[in-house]
Amino acid sequence: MSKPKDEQKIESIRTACIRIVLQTGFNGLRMADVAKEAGIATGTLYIYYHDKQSLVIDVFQRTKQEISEALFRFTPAGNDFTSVFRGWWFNYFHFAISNPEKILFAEQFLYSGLIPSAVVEETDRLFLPLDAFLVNAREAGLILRLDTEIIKAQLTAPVHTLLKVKEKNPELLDHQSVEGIFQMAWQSIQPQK
Amino acid sequence: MSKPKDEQKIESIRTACIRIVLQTGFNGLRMADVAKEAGIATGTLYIYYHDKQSLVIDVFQRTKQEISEALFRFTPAGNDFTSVFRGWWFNYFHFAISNPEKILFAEQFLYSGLIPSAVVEETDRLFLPLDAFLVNAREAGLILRLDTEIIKAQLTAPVHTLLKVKEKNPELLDHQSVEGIFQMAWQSIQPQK
Amino acid sequence: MSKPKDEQKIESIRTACIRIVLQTGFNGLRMADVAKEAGIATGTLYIYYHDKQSLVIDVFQRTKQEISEALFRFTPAGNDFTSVFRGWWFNYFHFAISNPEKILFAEQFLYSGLIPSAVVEETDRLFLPLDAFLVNAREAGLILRLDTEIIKAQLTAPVHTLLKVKEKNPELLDHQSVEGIFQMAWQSIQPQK
Amino acid sequence: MSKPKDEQKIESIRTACIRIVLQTGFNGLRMADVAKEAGIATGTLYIYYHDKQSLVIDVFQRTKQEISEALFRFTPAGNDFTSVFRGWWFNYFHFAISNPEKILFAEQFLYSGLIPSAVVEETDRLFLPLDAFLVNAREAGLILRLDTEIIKAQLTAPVHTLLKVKEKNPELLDHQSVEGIFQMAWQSIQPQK
DNA sequence: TATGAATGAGAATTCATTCAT
DNA sequence: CATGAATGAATTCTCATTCAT
Repeated sequence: MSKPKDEQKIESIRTACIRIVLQTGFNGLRMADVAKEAGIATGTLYIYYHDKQSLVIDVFQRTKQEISEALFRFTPAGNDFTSVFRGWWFNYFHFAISNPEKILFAEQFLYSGLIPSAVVEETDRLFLPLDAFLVNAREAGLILRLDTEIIKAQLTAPVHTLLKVKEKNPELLDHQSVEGIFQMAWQSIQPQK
Repeated sequence: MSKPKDEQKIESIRTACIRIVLQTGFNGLRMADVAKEAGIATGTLYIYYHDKQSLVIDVFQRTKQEISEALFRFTPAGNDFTSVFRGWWFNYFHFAISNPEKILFAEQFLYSGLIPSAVVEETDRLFLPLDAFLVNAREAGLILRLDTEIIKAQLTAPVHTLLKVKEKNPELLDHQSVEGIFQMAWQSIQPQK
Repeated sequence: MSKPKDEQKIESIRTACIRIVLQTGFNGLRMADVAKEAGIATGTLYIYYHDKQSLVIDVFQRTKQEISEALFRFTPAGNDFTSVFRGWWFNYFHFAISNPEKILFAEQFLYSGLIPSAVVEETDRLFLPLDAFLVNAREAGLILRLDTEIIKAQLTAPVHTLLKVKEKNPELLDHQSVEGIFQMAWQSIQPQK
Repeated sequence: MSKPKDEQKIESIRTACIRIVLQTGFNGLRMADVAKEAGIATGTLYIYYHDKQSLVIDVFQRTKQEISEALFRFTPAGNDFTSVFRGWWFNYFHFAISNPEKILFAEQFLYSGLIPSAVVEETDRLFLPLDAFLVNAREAGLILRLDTEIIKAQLTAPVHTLLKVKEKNPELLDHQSVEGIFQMAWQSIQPQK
């Protein structure tokens, strides 16, 4: 009886991959470095992933999965729009602040040329509950009458950009600022009276 | 008044560089391909750029320059906040829609590991008039009391993301939607009563 | 009287080795594949063979042994040259047709760089009875006065080549053809009147 | 104006490839060694050949081409079967003796798994004149009534095998022996009276 | 013995950069 | 200046062999 393929090892590979991209930029992602960072031999990497692209795709998918789970993890008891919106927004924001490397990894590799569009479409489906939520709100006249994609862009993009800004200026996001950022998200989609 | 021959050639190199990144992702940016796309020999590229990084940095800087020029190009006659805000926002939006590849190039290569932070800081200075404008508005109580970086992120990020969305769904941004997107930007930064 | 367990396992390794070479060419002979085809683990292979070369050499020797045994297995009662020649030729031919992979394996790996010449010389000795037989016939004026090696090449080479041809055109070797092929072998070595 | 891709360089690559296979067996064919032997850098090899397989295929095809040209190069004046047969056979034999590495390369790589069967079929067509020649002779009752493939195997295979034998025993093929070998080829295909 | 995941030396391939023309 | 073939260091990937279980 021999050692089984190790899920924990895969996880350390994923972590190593993300960490290296964060440190060196996507241009610096070398299989040998990933292996070293994960504490395994180069060849071992190829037991778990057929090639570099498979690795990147898997990390991309997993990360999207995590993001989506984080977004929906906690839904407030009251099912009114305001509560759920606030709950989900903070879910997302806190995940982003706590795991900036994951958010940035997913954003960056979207345009690496390594992620086939089929994979992108597949991972997009993870966020369908959010689409449904926004469509309902729109029909109910609770938010502006705009395409869901536009609304989603409006709500998520500033968060991603702030992660980048935060690197330069880490004290930027104090408690008061975060409330302000939420306030902007909330105000932005209000319907006109 | 036409550009000198060399400047034309450099321009075609820049264009080729951007086009290739747009088509193949940053992973597919090969010096040989840039040369071919620009209609010159590989060696010729090295007459104009010392190495790959110089090329990318130059294109990055130039692009940022263009974006900044576009943003400030047209300033409405009336100097009131609302008019200028609206004017600049549409300047920016129209440039982005007309030159998505430039916006995306600048965004993506920010994290390539090829752009030194000194260069990033330098190009950021191109947008100082915007910072001043926002600081003034904030002091005058016209917008939310938040750090300028946060406000800028709020205003620009959704536009960038919409460019990506537009690739998949080109009809998305009709006239009415654009007004809606502006509306969101405007609403988002309003101070609380 | 069945083989001991280990010998059975070794035999399945040999078979696997030959089968893989036949299917994928010598370029495709991987230790891991041999193990899988033999139904054992990669590591187990190394209990029976010290390294890849040992395996190939063993299979080579065994195969040569089998070929030689097949050649001499049945010797006609009458000891006249014609009968023995015919008998041995058909022994050889039938073995070749029934076990093309073994003949081809032995031929191909002769030039792999994996079989030391000492091994080749050793296996050549398995065919000494044939040499003696041909020398006798030559001295008796029953066949052409040529070096034994030349005669052997003349007699065996066409058979090997026909195995390759047969792959493309399996119906080629009907009963009548086989008689014709024997006829050619026989005619070719007749002394001149 | 720059250096043009060099046909002479390609030829030196082909020669290097064949020489290395002859010296080290097909198992020892390394791209780096081919480059070194050809007097160029490894990368240069990839300007001329996309990958290792392309190289092997090209050398295979070229070699088959050469063999076929050698076979038909000199056709005796008298068009009678005997003269042409003798002429072509010696054409072939002399080429084989002078270029054993080419004959052996072509034979060995046939079963490397690197030559697609389409390529094999294509190169086989180079020998169609020989097929036609043999079919004519057969219809005219000049040779045994056997499939052309069988006759060709009978005629060529012993020559190939003798090349291998000659390596061990270089003096084997003196003038008299060669006449004897031809004699065997000739006798072998004679029709029965 | 048996297992098959792990290893890492080594082979194939890429591509930024150079240089002879 | 312009060319594009040539270079070779750097990188990806393979696979014979080892070893912990």
